[in-house]
Amino acid sequence: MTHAHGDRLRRPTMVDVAQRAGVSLKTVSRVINKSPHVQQDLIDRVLESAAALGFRRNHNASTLRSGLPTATIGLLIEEIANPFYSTIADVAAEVARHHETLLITASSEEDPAREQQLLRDLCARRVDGLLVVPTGADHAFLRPEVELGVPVVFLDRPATGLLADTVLLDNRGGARDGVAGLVAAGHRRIAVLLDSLSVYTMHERVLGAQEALAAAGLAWDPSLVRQDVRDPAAAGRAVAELLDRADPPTAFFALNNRITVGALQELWRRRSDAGLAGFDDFELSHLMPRPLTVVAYDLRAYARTAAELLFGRIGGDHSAPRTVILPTRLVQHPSP
Amino acid sequence: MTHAHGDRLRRPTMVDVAQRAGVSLKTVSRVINKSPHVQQDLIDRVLESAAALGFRRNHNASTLRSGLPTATIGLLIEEIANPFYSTIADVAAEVARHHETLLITASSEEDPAREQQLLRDLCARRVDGLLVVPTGADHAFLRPEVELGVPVVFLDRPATGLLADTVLLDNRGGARDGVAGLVAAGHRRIAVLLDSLSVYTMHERVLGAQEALAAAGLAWDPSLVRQDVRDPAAAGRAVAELLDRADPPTAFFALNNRITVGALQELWRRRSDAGLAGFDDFELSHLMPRPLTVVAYDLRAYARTAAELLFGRIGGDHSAPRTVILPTRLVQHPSP
DNA sequence: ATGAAAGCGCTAACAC
DNA sequence: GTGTTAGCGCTTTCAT
Repeated sequence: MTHAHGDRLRRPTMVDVAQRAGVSLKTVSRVINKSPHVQQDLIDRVLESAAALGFRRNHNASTLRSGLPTATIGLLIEEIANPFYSTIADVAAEVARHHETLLITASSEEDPAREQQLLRDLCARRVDGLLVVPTGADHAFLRPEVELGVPVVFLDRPATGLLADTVLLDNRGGARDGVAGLVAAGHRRIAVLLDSLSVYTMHERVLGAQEALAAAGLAWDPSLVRQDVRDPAAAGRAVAELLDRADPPTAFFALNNRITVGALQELWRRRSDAGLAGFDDFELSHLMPRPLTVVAYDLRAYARTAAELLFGRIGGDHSAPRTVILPTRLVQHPSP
Repeated sequence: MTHAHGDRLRRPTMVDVAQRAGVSLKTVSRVINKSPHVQQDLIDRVLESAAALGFRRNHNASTLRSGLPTATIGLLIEEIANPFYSTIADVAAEVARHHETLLITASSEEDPAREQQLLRDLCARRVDGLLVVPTGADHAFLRPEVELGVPVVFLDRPATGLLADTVLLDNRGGARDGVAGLVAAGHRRIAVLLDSLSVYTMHERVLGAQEALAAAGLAWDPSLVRQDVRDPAAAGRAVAELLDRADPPTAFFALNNRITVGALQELWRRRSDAGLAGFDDFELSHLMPRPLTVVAYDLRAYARTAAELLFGRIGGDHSAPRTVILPTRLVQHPSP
């Protein structure tokens, strides 16, 4: 009864493989790492032994000793279930794969404390670089890592308290175009629905909307602005409230696609012919049962820019930090 | 000129922290790991030193020596940009977080060779467990890992060549219900659109559709079955071809939501009143411009079942492998 | 309560 | 070509 049920066998190491093959540890290392100048005879014996024992090289031990990159990068986003972020993750994984690198994906859920903890956890695992969609919090705690040579690229929002590569959208220009489109369609009372001004992108988009109104000689009416619209249901409620006023708006500008979808649902439910434009395109937007204008952009190119910037840094590019701004374009969807 | 520009400083280690604090390496280890019985005085000195140097404990070295779990699991899916998989990733990360574990997400792109490589890479990083949506290929190569105690849970499709926990949908029952619904609505010529029979879920769903037709006394007409419908555009073309026949079908059953969306677009474009039912719900399905029936299920609960099964195993549950089948339900969406 | 020494699995540096 | 030794950064074991 030497191997009772439940025995947890120790994982075979290079020493085990070497003993079984009758060679030295170093020869096993050479074979496993495909280094040249090893006799074919020994190669065969080592590979046979490794296969028989089910040997798998311990990548963590390997990088610990060699000091080579861990071939792992960290991606910090808000929540992976959101198509915006899952597309970013997809592109990041795709670029990472071209560099034979795996991706640890972590979601901050918009919580700065959680974000900081996750970034520390990623650094503790000695990732080769970080791709971060930051919360609004301070990122100065990352400075030691950056100074020690861990590249960090920020995407979609700038970092605070840290100078690093940043890839952003033309939020202001896109919002300006969206509102200008509504104005061109004859609207004078345009409601604006947003999540929170404390989110960088929202703040920029509000500025763009204000610019467009000002350019048209229209006043910014705070009573037509609804904040804290955090999901489609809230957007629907906001639209309902605004339309039920004595002086309702004739058009709505939604500052992200979740708000757009919720607003659209409520407008359609009422068969309202109010104008609607929204920031971000979304799947099936061209199938919506009523006209809709969206501020669109190439999300995959956006994410690819950031990921390739990161691998450029990992590859040794030590030039000054860059900020890249991606353009947007207005897409009009008529009724289907 | 001791620190010329471009100097890559060595990362501080516990030894560096110890020297600066005037204590031993072991004391630093105790403080960093919050072990008891250390004088407050020394704790303060160590923490000050660690902060000043920007020390970050090397998690890889730590788990190497201690043999403790790496607090990292691997998720292998097909492609993270697909909402089905990104929802799974979200739930997996959520469950992992409750176990203070990070998630490495890798996409096989439905390529068995790539899947095998990725699973090996994950094992090389000594993940504590694997959550796998397998391709059709053989998974016997994972046997050494499983025997060495690395838990593996398969989701959505069973593994071949390996006995392990598996979480599946009631694909057959769901497809049966979907087709039965079309039959109940009076349809006798029902086209079936699918990706590939080599995918487990597709195969099961075809069997369910056949069962429903047989139960209604209807023959299975191979000329109404379209395979290799891999994306919405292909689905649209398949629908167009079938409708342009001399004896067109009066209804369509789409075996996944991408096919459903493509079929719906083409039906709507033609203002066809053909029946449409599809496997999988999708976002905004209730906003589509024409009636639609979907075979729905609780995707988050599905993924949670698998993730919790995995952490049960990681936590020491060595009972016999289980197979769990999640039910589906039929949801009818009238015109909006 | 603190520290010295050994060693996790692997690779670098140097023999032979 | 192959083996021996030391050591990556950390934790364990065992002194004191």
